[in-house]
Amino acid sequence: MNNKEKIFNVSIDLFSKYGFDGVSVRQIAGEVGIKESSIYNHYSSKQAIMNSILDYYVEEMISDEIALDQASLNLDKGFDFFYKAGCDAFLTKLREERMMKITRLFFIESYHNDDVRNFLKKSVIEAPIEGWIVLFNLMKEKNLIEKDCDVRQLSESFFYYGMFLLYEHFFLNYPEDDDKFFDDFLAKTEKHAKTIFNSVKIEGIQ
Amino acid sequence: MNNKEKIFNVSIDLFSKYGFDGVSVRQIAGEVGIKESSIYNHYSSKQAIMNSILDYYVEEMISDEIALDQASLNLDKGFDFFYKAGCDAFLTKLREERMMKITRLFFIESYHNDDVRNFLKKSVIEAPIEGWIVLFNLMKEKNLIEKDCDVRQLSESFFYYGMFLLYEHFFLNYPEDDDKFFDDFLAKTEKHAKTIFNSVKIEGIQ
DNA sequence: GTCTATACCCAGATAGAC
DNA sequence: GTCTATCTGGGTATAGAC
Repeated sequence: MNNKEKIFNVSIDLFSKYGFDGVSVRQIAGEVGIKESSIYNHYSSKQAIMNSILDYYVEEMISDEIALDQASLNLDKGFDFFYKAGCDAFLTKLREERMMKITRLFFIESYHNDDVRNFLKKSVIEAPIEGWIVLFNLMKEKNLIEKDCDVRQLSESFFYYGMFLLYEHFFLNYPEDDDKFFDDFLAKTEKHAKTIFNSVKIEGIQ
Repeated sequence: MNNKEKIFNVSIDLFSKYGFDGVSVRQIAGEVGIKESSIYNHYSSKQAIMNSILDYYVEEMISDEIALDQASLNLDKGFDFFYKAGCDAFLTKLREERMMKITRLFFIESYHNDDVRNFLKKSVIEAPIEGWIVLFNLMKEKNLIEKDCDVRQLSESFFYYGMFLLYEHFFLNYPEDDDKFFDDFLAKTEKHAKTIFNSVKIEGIQ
């Protein structure tokens, strides 16, 4: 691993622990094992390191956005199967150690970084909600759930629960028991999904 | 208002906008209209200002913790009434402008301030969940909901939705449309509560 | 209680030798 | 590409006159 890669990795480590403002260029250089002036041979500024991390994360995450669309093809196989298919690609990607660290970094920086905040709002919250709305509408058409239920409310009731689990883990409990968290996450959101589904399903189905 | 009070208020303003590290003593003094050295006649350090804000918030919030217990007395009057009674004291307090600002400050600082994080985990998340568990158990005893449902899962399914709405508003959207947020919050969480309740209620009740 | 002046520290970043 | 040396600016906090 060359020094540029080392700088990148060490920065992810430190930024995700202490936030961007909580880490100095000296500190990064120290962890890499070079002097701080040498950093500037690889990145033009501290902010440039941060931007490369954010770009990396967005690129990795966006490539998974289509996963949910594909999941809709599996709707006939039952809600459980469909739910797992929808989450699998996302969770597999999120579970990578590097992605977990940057996820925490995103939560930390979102309050004062416009790019981060807009990515979270648009790609992490709004886009999935829209995806779930499409799917709940499909379920309506197939007579799996009641005709008169509010699909947006339903999508939010379903999705925000998982979002809070993520916030709680990455912001308040990190990095306690990462593996346990992901196992619990799947179990908990599945139970939650059933609770939500129960409230609107048409009797006799499933 | 004397200068000590001005320092207190200005600090709440600035800290809640930019975070503790994002604000300098100079900036606070500038807004108050004095020199930074004069700050130290009122507070021994920048951290001391922060601590007084955090103490103020905790004191204000803790005094409302008993509200939920009292709500249980109203359970016979129906879920809607009971839900509103449980939320009213909390929302009224939270809706004060000063409390809204400090709430955002708590969200911002929780990732690297142990006191703030522990308060959020214990008093804002765990304690209410325990309260809802007690209430769902009461509903079981009164045959309002199914005997075999998981009350903790039910409490989390119910409560985390609202917590995410709070996070979303105070962290990602703040201070957009504070009034609209609180109106929406009540409407949304009420619908969500009905969704959750629907999934476990015993038919013929309510 | 507020001021001016200043001490002291650490931050990000640059220049130029090797 | 890395180093030493240094610049510049900002931060928190203190001393002492008024």
